Order: sequence, then C-alpha cells, then structure tokens
Amino acid sequence: MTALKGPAVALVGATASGKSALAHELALTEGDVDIVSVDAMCVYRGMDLATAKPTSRERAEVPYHLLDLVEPSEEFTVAQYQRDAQDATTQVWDLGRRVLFVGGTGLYGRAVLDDLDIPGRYPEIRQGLEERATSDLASLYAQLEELDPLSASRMEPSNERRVVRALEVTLGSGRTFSSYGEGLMTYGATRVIQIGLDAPLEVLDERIDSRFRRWMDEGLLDEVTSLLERPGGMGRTARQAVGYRQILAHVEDGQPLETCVNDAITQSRRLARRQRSWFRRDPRVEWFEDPSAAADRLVNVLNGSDGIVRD
RNA sequence: AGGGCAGUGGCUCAAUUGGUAGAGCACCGGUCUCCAAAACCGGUGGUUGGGGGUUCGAGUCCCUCCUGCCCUG
Repeated sequence: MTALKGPAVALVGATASGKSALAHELALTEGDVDIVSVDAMCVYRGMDLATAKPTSRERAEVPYHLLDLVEPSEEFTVAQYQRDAQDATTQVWDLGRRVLFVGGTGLYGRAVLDDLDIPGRYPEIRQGLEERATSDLASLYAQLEELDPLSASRMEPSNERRVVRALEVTLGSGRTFSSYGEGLMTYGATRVIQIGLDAPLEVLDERIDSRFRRWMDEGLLDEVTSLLERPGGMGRTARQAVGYRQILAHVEDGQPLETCVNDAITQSRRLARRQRSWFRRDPRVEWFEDPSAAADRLVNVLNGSDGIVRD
C-alpha cells in the first residue's frame, strides 16, 4: 500500500450538490484529467440509477475510475477502496495525466487522501463480540475502557458498531485500536486540496426530490428487480444504499410503492445532511456555492498555479 | 335524517380511577479509521378541533358547534 505521491485534489460535497456534473465538464475541457470516484455505492455493478453513476456516454468521454468494481452480492470495504484508489491514482499519474477525486463518501476520501492506517479484520473474534453485544453491550464497552480507554473515550457506549470494531481490532491485532491513528479530527500535513461544492438546503432538497422521481421514470424499479435476480442477489452492504433499500421494501416486503419512494427521498435528504456535516468539519475544505468559481479554483490547483508542486 | 366512532406537536400513535401531555418518525445540529448511502448522540416543537360548563384541578366528565369515517334508512 503506497501513499499518494503527488498532491491530491478532491471535489467533495453532498449528494445532488452538482459536483459530478462539474467534475465531468472540467475533465472534458481540460482533456488530461481522470476522475477517481469516491463513492461507496458506485463500486457496485448494476447499481446505476440511484447511485447517480456517470452514464456510459460520460464514461466514454472522460476516464472514470473505481466504478463497478464488485458484484452487489459482495462486501466492499474502506480498506479495499483505499488500495484500489491508490493503485488507480498511480496508474493515471504514470500515464502523465492528472487526477481529480470526486465523491461524497467521507471516510473513503479520508482513507486515501490522508493515507489512514486501517486496521485489519478478525472475523473469529468479531463474531464472538457481536454475539455478546446483542445481550450485553455495556460489558463490551467496559472491556474497551479497560483495554483501550482512549478509543473508548472517543465513542458513544451505545454505538455497537464502533465499540465492537474497536474491540475486534484491539483484541485481534494485539495493538490498541487507538494506536492506529489519532482519530479523524487530526489532519495530516496539508498537501490535500479539497474543494467543497455546496448549495442551499432548499435547492438540494428540490434536486433530490425531482432526481429520484426521474430515476423512477427511468426504470429504477426494474433495475432493483434485476439486481435481485443476479446470482448472489444483493449483499448486506449494497442493499443499504439509499434509494435501493427503500425500493427493496416494496419489491420484497410489498410495501406501497409511493410510500417507499417518499421514504427514499427523505433518506436521501438525511444523507445529504450527514455528508455536509462530515465535510464541514474538515478545515481544509474550501467551500463554494458557485460551480464556476469552484471550477476555476480546481483548475488552478490542477495546474499547480497555486504554488503546489507535484513530485 | 337517525345512530355509532374518532379529532392530541409535520406524520403515526400514547397518557393509571379526572391531577396542568409522552414516544417513534420527520425537522435542526453533532459524532465518525474495514457494513460509512452505515451506525450512534443531542436538540426544537403541542394553550390536546372551536366554544361553554362541572371541578381545587379536565386530553380525560357534561353541553354545543365544526370536521372525518362507519352503520341504518
């Protein structure tokens, strides 16, 4: 696993902020820019509509990376993303082209941009922990406080996911979970330029609403149905995707379609809130509401005309 | 027209024998190192459809009006 060699440039923001369109246009205009997707759901093949994945036409116009990596039945994780993204970036640079990271999955972005040291997995240990967690989460948290008080202090005792993972790593690796990093509030030496594209909530909400209804018109229901007909069906990660999860409730549990559509839109809005919240706290992000201003800044950074020199 | 049931924060609902209203979701904000479009935490919000009455005190009882649903003709 090699860290990025050159300065990284990323365009971040909430879903429906317009970052994808902006990035595509910019890459098209510049001619030597590849786009590396930073998106946890675009890695799944066949999940096209509700992930707002670039169309085949767009992909013919601009080189995109890290889309359609695995089947929806497979598990995909941050560590795998990190490795793939680093490889892809190296390849692009070797071709003498420039890289633009674009996406809204905060953790995936941090993993690559800040080269997070992501601990391994210890399935056997984890299984035992998960069983204990369902009956006595408190004792797990107590154990974490005992073994790794620092990471215990960094999480809510009620957050089973995080408590289990911290213990899994601490027990499995023989190192405390907290020894892998100082947490996400610490940022590496800033060679990472992040441009944030934002829009008023009302605008985002409106786009999310009309966009989802358009996807329905374009056949999202059929897409979900055919995903289920694939060999392995949809795995637990893929089926969490906003838009898919709700439509599945209709297809598999027979809930009224209109209700599911409304739920999907509501959940998309909540996702946008969380994404904003994630990116807003990263002090390195330079925010723009005006897409063309953001584009100008991106071009400057990509050209190295802001003083940053690539290795 | 007659009879019955219901009307509680945006939504769905809760509130022991009458003691001045709670929850989930939504909404606002926050946390985050291998499920992250996940998981978790905090917060705002109601003169209980209107009016009148009984009572020390009514969402809870009585009267009346309004609205919705159901049954009968």
